[in-house]
Amino acid sequence: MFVSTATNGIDAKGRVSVPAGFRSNVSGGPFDGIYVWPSFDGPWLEGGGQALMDDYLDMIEGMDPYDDARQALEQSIFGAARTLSFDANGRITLPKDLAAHAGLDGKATFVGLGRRFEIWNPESYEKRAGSARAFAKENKLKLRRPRRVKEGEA
Amino acid sequence: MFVSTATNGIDAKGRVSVPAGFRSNVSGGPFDGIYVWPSFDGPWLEGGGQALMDDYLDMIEGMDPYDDARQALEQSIFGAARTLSFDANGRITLPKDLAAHAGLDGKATFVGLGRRFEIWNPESYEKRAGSARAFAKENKLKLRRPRRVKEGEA
DNA sequence: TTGTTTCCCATCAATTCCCATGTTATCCCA
DNA sequence: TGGGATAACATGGGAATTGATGGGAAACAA
Repeated sequence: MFVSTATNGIDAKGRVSVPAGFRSNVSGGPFDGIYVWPSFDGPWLEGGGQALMDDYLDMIEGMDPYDDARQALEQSIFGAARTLSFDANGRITLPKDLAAHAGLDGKATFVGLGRRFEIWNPESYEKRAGSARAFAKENKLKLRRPRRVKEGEA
Repeated sequence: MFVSTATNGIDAKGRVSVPAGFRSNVSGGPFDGIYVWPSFDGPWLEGGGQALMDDYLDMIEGMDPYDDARQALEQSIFGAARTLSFDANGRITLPKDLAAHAGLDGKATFVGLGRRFEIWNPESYEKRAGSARAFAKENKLKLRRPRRVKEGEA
């Protein structure tokens, strides 16, 4: 799973190293790289590996073909996503439009969120992370253990 | 399960031995190590094995995707967590920012709490352990055996 | 050509790996 | 049950590897 946060530099060619932990998380897939698309919630990027895209595909295929939400998801995720493959040193080249959407300039912060990750402008992320911590503290009780029924545990 | 308390030294490289009982508790997972992140309740660290993180992932994925609390919890747990793998002698290397959050300097106290554990500055832990015992004494009547979830009842 | 993208190689720091050692707990046997 | 042997655990330091980054050359497109 994608965990932890790391900030790496974007060089003059638009290249940025993907954190090693993220890379190992997607290794073994059909291509050596990640999927990235602009968040439709705000100025940052969303990303994941093949497994995440497969899951989204399953979700979407389970929806009604003419569901508005389905078409929005199809267009916003599959339509907007790019496949960014790693170079020999584990870097991707960020397309300019993606960098512009997230306001990336010189540095990029990768934030692991379990099954997916986000890419932020470091300053923007700092602001958000600070308030997120306080908010998480107030809302930690919303974390409810799913009632998982184990085999034989009747 | 993580039980008992142990204090180990942190060397100049930031390495600290994880208590043997904790290590055996996470052995057999997909990677040989633990997840550690700063508590958002105070100056100590929280940790656990792969099973704990899987549970958190289930809990969080069970929340509404646009719940603000979900996003805050995602960032504060997965975004802040590190995967710390054991070296050949069962040690982890504590990143500086984590050590700073918990005020760790030279020694670290591992406190087993069942499914997860905490890492404390030894002096801070001593202070808290005293008040925790008093609190437990006052609240011992709250300890109730949980009802087991039966097959099909979930 | 001209600009862009991809590939390859070099560098430096940080991290991990490996080996050595002290110390404590456990085991075995007389 | 005492005592020695053995194994497990914690710790320290040096060497080797990995990770992030920068720049140039080659391939490609306009």
